[in-house]
Amino acid sequence: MALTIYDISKKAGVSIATVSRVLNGSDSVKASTREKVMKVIEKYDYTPNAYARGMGLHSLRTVGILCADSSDLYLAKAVYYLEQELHANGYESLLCCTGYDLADRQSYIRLILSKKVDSLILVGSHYVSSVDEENEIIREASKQVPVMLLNASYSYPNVYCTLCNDYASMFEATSSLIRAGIDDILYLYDSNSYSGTKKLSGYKAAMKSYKLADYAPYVHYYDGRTDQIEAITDFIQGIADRGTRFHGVIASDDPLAIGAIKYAQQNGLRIPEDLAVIGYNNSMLTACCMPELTSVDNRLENLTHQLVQTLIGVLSGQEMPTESVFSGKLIKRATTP
Amino acid sequence: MALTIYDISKKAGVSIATVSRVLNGSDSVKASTREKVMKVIEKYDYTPNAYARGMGLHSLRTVGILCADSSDLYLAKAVYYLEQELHANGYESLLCCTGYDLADRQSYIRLILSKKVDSLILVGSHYVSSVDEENEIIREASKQVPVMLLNASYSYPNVYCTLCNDYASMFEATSSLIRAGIDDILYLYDSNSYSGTKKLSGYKAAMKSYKLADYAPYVHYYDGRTDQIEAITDFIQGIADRGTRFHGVIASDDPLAIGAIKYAQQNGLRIPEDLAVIGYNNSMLTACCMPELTSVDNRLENLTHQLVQTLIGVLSGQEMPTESVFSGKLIKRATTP
DNA sequence: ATAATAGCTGTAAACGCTTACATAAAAGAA
DNA sequence: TTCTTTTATGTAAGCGTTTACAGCTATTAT
Repeated sequence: MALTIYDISKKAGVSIATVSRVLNGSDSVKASTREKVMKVIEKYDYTPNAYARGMGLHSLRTVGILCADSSDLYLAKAVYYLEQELHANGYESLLCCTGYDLADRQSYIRLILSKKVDSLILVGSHYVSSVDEENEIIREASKQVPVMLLNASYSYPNVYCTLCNDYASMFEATSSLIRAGIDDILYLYDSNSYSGTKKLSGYKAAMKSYKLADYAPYVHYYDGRTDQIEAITDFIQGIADRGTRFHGVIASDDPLAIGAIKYAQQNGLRIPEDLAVIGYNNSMLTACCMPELTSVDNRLENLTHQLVQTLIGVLSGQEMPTESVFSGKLIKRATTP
Repeated sequence: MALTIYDISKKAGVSIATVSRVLNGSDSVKASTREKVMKVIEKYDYTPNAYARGMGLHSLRTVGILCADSSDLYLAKAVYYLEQELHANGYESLLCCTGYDLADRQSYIRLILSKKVDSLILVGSHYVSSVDEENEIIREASKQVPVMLLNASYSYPNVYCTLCNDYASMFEATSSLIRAGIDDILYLYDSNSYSGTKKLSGYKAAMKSYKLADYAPYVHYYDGRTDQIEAITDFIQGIADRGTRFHGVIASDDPLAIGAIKYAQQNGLRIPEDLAVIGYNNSMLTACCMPELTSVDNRLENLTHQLVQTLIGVLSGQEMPTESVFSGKLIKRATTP
């Protein structure tokens, strides 16, 4: 059995209150007493029981991070940045990977709320549904702690959003291809999440603004896992085989774009002359393929930094902006003319 | 303030013990009572405080997962599989990303032990040092809970290891290149961890066994982040520029191999004719590059499955093997002859 | 020398739950 | 009917901390 504060107090010849004070850095402990206690603590390598602290303490300086899939390149990076930022600000984080299923996500939110976290960070827009009934869990959570959304927007008390203007980014990406003379642009997406919807709207709006309103045959939803490039390539090959002609591809995530590059190579198409490709998220994959992939950088590092700053502000009682929006940037590489 | 079990008991007209019994699925509650209580619980959306439960309960069916960097493709996937497996077995997981620094890793281990986890899973061999003093933290942890190592081996009571035979895999990978007539093989690695050391030994042994004992100039350590392909390419270019000639590259991780492919393309080298490349981990990157990357699959899914099975066994008091070793497999693709 | 004050330390209640034990109610046996 | 057993529920102690409050000592002021 692990040592308790009683054991330490006995060995140090002081009361448990004094030990607790030493542990919590109270300044009303005599230096010599503090030293004496510290020595015992170190000697026996005592660690206070976090659950007991959780009972006594008001805040454990812990925030819950939920993300659907930690093996997704983009989400993983987001989580990584968040943890770094939080740690740097003296907060611990509890990470749960919920999967994409709605019910699972909800039960995980309950689970992590029960751990007395000071806040909840929902990473990725999968957590905000376009069906508002499904957002009940967010509203509920926001009654207990501030809820931070990364890459999604939801207007509700005690919910703070940090996101990139995906609509504008996708509008710009699409426009850039059209201006380069390409008007048959395949749009590939893999999610109907908040940002997924925004991106699609951006594409549609750009097409319309150039009088290319007949984009319906170009829009395709891929519902497999995005870590299987081959399946994505097959998916695109299928679209081509069914007769759709296209000279540009815009994808809502880099892996889909990589699939397009593979498709081009399989079919002897030159990039970007015969097929221009634009990805999204500017992940490390952009540097793995050949030619290197043009992609939209959506400022993940800025986003996570801002999110944590907002969180710290909220937790310390300051009035903070409920929505912080950044602008993405199209990083041109070799897959576009 | 969140509701407590007292609030619920009052509203349901029963004692807190009954509410607790309902919550914990005890079978000594009358069906009608159970229903009455459940209704109140659902109506008010009550969630028991995890810290209070942690005090009363013996086990929270929670295991701590530590990994150095959740944004590393391989580690992220490992974590993902582990969480799935654990969840499927009725266990929750707490994930902490510790970074690669020794002191940080140790403080995180202490942190997560204080959360009363039933076990500790250390993902990746970074946690086992070749300097045994640095492993004190593992020995210490193993006194409190079973410690599970993924991809590392450490012989100590209450420590269970699940790993791949990286030595043999690397021996085989290296041999396959030598048999194909390539004897100037660059070896790139990015870690001196347990498995990093094993891999390197495998390479060296293979070279020696073919009388190529003068491998020293070929062995290079890269100490940057592996998500920056360009830096890796520069690194390899630097090696070439300093006069080392090579017709093969074997890397301890796929990103390093991708860097080699990039290097070849920059220099107009044909793959695999002028340069053969083998990666490690068989990640999604193998499908992103062109030509597609030959890589060693180290059976991550099998490993994680076995690890969790062993863990479940240990926690239920069974006698389990302290070391489970799998064999990796060289997946031949287009970067090798 | 005595009173007032400041600086430390200890005592005990509270946190929200689980569970051993006690007890009441219901059912079965005589 | 009465006694015994079973079933369902309640009571209260305990889990390991934090912290308000009380109390003791050593100063300082008078």
